[in-house]
Amino acid sequence: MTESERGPRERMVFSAAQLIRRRGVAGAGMRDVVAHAHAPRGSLQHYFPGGKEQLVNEAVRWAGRYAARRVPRFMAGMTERTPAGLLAAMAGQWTQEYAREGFAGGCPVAAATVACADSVESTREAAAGAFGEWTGAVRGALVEMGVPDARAEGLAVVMVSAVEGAVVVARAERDVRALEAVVRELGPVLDAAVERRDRRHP
Amino acid sequence: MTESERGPRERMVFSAAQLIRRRGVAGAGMRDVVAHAHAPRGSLQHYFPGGKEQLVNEAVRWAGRYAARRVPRFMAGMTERTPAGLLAAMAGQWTQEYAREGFAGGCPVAAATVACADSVESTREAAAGAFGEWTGAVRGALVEMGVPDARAEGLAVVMVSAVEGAVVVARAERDVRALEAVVRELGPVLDAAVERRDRRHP
DNA sequence: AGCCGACCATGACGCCTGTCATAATCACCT
DNA sequence: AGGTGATTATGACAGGCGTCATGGTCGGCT
Repeated sequence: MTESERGPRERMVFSAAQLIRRRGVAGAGMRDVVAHAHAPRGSLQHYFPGGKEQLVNEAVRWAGRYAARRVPRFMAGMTERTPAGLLAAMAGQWTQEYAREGFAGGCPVAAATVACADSVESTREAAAGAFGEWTGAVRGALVEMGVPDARAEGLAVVMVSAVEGAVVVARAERDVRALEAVVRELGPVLDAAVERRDRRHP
Repeated sequence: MTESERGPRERMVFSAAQLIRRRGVAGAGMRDVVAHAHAPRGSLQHYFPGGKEQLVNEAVRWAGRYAARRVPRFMAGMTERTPAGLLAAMAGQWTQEYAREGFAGGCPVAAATVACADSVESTREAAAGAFGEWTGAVRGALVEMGVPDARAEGLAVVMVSAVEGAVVVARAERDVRALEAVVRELGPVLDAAVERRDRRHP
């Protein structure tokens, strides 16, 4: 999260994602981004000749990659690998942030989608790619845990959708009960989808 | 949806909701709203002395009331009243709109939350109220169908969250598969939560 | 008739935004 | 040393935004 010493370009993309997820796309001005990234203002036109659209798209892609990369890390950190555990880890990431830093931020991909899906095609595509990458990672983890291929994709989409929606509700209510409810009610369904197979032989 | 002949004030609130759900809060200018509502521009300061903030808040509250009112209507329109059927109806509202009019719009409450939750307290409160009203209506319907009180609230929150998230994903992907997956995977869980009781006597 | 409040019309203001033009500075290579 | 391309700096610009001041129009009440 706080790998502060990258190039200015990468810092700006990161800062854009951070500001977008807090204030929305329109609320995150380019001047704010360079200030937040401690980057020179003149670098904007140099690194992002495509303007704000390009910067937003890269921030969205960055967020998608980040979410996807987190999935195997969650898997590695779980003592007992179950689909419900993965869902709990995904939601837990949010509940922990909200407990730590308050309900200031949401998902930048959702923010970009809500603001640009109907007006900026390239951003919509970037958001679709981000969701796809994220869902793909979750689906892979589910298959690895024994969920049959036929259902893994659908369940992964549901997990991502439910968490995404719960984040919005949680932010509005300033209460993580939506995230907790998703874990509580959806978890058992996921575990029930695991195909029985011999586990006695590791 | 198209009760066009209300007072100018109500039309402006309705138009604000429509524009917000398509372009986001920042993308929906006040000039656009009056144009969309075929309302006189001078009425803005008369009916909404609180400025854009007031207008947005009323649009959010209107959307919450609208969503809540739809629930009993869904119930009335179902031949066999089941929790899964209600979820299918809620999601179906979106899939039908997307099939009919394309993926232009999302949920105005989500749009307002994403853009204002951290900057405009009153809007955040309005969004929380809207989600609460909606969830309350769903919870009531679940109880009516035999879901025990203890689980009804949580399941209602999950239904709303999942649909809300699936709408975002669907809009990004220009594909209703997320909505369909939510119905397919979540529906059975809801029906399984219905307490067994004698139904032979209507 | 005369008034008065509700409602509408319009133009202007100040602010902030994204973008660009231009020039200065730096790093590095031959 | 000289030059060359990458990077940074800064100021200006046009456009859009929300808001407001001012004045016009209507309808109903006394």
